[in-house]
Amino acid sequence: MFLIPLHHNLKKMIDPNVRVRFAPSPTGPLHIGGVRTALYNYLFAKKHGGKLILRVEDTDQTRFVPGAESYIIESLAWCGIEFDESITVGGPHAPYRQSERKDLYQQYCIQLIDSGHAYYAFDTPEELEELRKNAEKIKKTFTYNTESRKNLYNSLTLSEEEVKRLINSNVPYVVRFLIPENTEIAMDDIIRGRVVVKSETLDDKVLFKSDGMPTYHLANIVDDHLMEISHVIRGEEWLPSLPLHILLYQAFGWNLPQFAHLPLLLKPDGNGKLSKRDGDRLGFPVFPLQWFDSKCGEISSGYRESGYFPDAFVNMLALLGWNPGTEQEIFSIDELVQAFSLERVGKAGSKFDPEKTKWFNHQYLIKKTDQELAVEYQPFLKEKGVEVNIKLLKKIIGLVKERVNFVKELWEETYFFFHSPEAYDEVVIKKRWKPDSPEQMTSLAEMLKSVDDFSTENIDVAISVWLEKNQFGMGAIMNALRLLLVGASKGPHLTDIMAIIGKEETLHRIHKGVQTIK
RNA sequence: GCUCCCAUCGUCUAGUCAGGCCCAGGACGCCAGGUUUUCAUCCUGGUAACAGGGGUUCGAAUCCCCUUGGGAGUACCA
Repeated sequence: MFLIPLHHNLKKMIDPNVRVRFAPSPTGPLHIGGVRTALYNYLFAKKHGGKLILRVEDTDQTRFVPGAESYIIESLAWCGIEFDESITVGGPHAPYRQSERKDLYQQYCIQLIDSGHAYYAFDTPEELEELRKNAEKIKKTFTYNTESRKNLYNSLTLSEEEVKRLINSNVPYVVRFLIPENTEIAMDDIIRGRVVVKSETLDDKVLFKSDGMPTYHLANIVDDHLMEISHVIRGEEWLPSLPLHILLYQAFGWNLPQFAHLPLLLKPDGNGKLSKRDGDRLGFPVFPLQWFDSKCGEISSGYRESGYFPDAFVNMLALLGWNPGTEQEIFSIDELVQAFSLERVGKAGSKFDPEKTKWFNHQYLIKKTDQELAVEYQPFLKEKGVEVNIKLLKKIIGLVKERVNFVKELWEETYFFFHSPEAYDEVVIKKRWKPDSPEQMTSLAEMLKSVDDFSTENIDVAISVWLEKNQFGMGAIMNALRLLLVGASKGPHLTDIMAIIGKEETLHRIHKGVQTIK
């Protein structure tokens, strides 16, 4: 019996110890790059039967934006990304908001000071700013590092008594990490392989701010450890701080999680990271949901409001930086879960392509049933003051859905089913409306009157008999007739339209058109 | 400037780890033809890339080095 391989594979894939987190900062709306990071975390967790945690990193009180937190949750929910542990559903490691875990970080900070891995620094922001400016003047960058810390105002240079005195007299201070001298830090990244840096190139980052809050670096490591995070999957912008993070884990004596730094999403034209501006400039949404900035009153468009289907949006995002290695492009979220692996995430940044995003939406739209589309289309029709029964609407949609990318575009392809043309396209008149057209059309109307069962098939037969009898060309007649019925040179099969709008309306449109077009 | 990361069609990418099956495959876009009473869909075809230079090798898109280009980071932001 050869049962072992299958069983073995299954066992290897399913790992309940997999715990990943998405850790946004509530400083504004989440842009599609952030959504993709969340998505990859989700896919990875699901694939391995592990857990996905949402942790809000709100340690910078000055940048807090009201509504950002709920925006993030709503956006991801729209994408179908659900969390096993979060600020809303709770979990064994609650609270999941760092501002609510404030007291926790202090003890870890003290632990680092006591073990000699961190120190107090009393330099004011103004003093440091001054040093940076001076360094800039001679084309250098000031860094608080192994060299400069020897000449600055900190517990390394000050006497123990002086440090105590300063702290007791409430002089503001920060805690900085003491970067070790002359060591190399080796980092293993699932996507990038091994990266080695020298400790001299690092600076003594602030771990604890003078306002009593930890910085990202401290809070992040402490929480990832406490929350038993197994894999840290985040954007490439964090790669430069990875050595610091590794050093932090080592200073605490904790086991390292595995790291995977995702490539960035780049703007469609030119170079650089995708930003809100690009969306405004090139006319595509950068955010999953519409966002209203109460500060400046600006509205940024969202994929949801623009008419994208969440599954199409997710599908597009998944393929931006990851690929399955096969030629399959259309994936349901469950298929993505099955196919996903961090090993197949590329290293280079991806330029975002708004055109292909539309194509994805089109693929999902044509896959939907007429029933589903009819339900989604109804609100648009209501807005136009059109009432139509669902059975007929399904039929109409079936005729035109291949032509559109979005539900909202259905109107341009279907309005003529609901009312007679308000105008006739001048270009088409010039091309299709001949001197004998009025007479021909009137004669055609007369003939159509006698078609009792006004079905597509019957009309087709009646017209071809009539054309034969009068020796009229199919092209000339049908194009002129389309002009009268639709008002333009577009739309599905003409007799399908006629059957749907009915005999009376067809005759009405012919007579009205003949009178209107001169 | 410094540190780190990256480099295949215009774009997303396969192929790179285990060099020959690749004068490089797919998709989006674009162009042309076909189907069609219109427009669109659809079908067929086409367009178009291994950044450059050195090595290593019988053989390199694939390995190594350099150059160039791009990106990120360089805050008491995350």
